[in-house]
Amino acid sequence: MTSPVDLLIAKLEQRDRLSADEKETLAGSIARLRRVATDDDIVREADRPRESSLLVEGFAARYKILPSGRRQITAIHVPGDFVDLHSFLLKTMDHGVMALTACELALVPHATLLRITEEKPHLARLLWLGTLIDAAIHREWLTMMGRSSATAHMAHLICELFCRLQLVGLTDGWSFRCPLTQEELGDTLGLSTVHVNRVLKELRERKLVSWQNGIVTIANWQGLQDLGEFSELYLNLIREPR
Amino acid sequence: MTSPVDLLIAKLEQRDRLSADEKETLAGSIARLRRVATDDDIVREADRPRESSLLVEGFAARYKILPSGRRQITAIHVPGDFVDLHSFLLKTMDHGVMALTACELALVPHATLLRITEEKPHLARLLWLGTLIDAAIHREWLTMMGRSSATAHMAHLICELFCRLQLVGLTDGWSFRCPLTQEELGDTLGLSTVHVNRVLKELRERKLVSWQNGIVTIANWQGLQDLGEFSELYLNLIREPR
DNA sequence: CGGCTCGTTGACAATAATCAAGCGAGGTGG
DNA sequence: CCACCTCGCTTGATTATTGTCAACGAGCCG
Repeated sequence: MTSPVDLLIAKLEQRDRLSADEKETLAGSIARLRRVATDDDIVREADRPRESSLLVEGFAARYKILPSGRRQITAIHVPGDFVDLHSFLLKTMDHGVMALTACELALVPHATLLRITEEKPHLARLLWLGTLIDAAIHREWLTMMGRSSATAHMAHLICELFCRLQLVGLTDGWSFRCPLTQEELGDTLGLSTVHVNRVLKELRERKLVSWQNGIVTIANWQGLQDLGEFSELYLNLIREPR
Repeated sequence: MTSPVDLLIAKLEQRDRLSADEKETLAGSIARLRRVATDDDIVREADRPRESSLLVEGFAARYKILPSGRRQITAIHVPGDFVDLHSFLLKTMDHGVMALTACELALVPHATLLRITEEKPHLARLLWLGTLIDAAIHREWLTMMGRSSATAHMAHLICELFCRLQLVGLTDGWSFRCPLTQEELGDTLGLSTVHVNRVLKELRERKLVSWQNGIVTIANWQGLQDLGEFSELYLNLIREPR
């Protein structure tokens, strides 16, 4: 009963019903598995992948490097996420994707995705939906980046990761594993490493959340949500026909 | 020969070939036209539109308002853009779209989009591609927001708008009309109005660009690109089978 | 004319970056 | 086995960037 596509199916079923045939199609679309070590690239900028990677285990991040050398992480991916489904149509990667931890990936050939768009329109719409939710998360991050304080932004990120991990069963009460270093957190939030450290200290002192040895524990969900002005609406967790 | 979908077709043809049948399908998908006055909402947060709006004339912006009241503009749309194609699958809007100028919109019923995904898979992929390019722009904005100075960010935005407007024939040499107020620019870049003004003054003094009465004129394209660390790669302007 | 909105500027304050140093855990090689 | 190294975390001092507050001018419209 445990297949590489189980978490993807779980995620899609939060948003719409899947037929048995669609589940089989997904399961059958995996051409092979791939393991990637921590800090290695899963895909590089300018690559033209011929298959897309579904994250089965581990954490990954999309990132851009500016000519000046500065790095920005534009998305954090958890198991069940397609990290580069967009390369199916964009063809050329305009950013890299790296493994934040050791990762296991299930590879779906673009030829198979093409066939899904030709023969299984409803399943294709659900894959499209996945990329639309990625974009909704981008917009939410833009909003926090542009219009909130560093502390609120961090609180918001923690709320989001908690919700997304809960969806795929990777939380344990109010705790979850989050392997980002403070440098990576800084690249995600657009902050310096030093300031990330100060922000986490503040959240700890305000008894909202603790972050130790890669384990995040939320001490006050309501307070954290309020501080981060977080509302899960943008994650589109409603099951309805699409 | 002038139809509401002409600019959309022009944009799609930059990325792939369209058959005559596909062009007809697009033209036939317009149910009606709609005019919206400056500063009015085209769609509101929490709306559940039954049709998507293709911008035929004018400028529009997607925006989010935080509980604290602060606004962030997450996308600027120009003629030929679908401003809320994502509502076809996301169903509930997680943000608003407003008219930055008087706008003319062409409305495509979601039922028609559904039919396109069922019957015209290649055309459906091109519509999907459009939303993927929106997301690529979001990622680029995130990167500039998090990792560049206010001045570089402004330079980058001007470069991007120039490229996107050139694509639909709305530039005039090195000039283009850009109706954003400094307040709206601030909400786009995550800056205060005062700082937007200072940044524009700097760009003017460095003889890179002038912005007067809603007309932007680029005086030094190379210098502006270098300052903004701009590369059009993320706009995906390559014509190939999708 | 008067009351808008938008753009402009100066003075000052808040936020976050940079620079510098030290600490502790874990790994490695002598 | 221990010295040493590296990496990630932590903190203080100082600097840079951007925000806030306040005021004023230009253009437009009723």
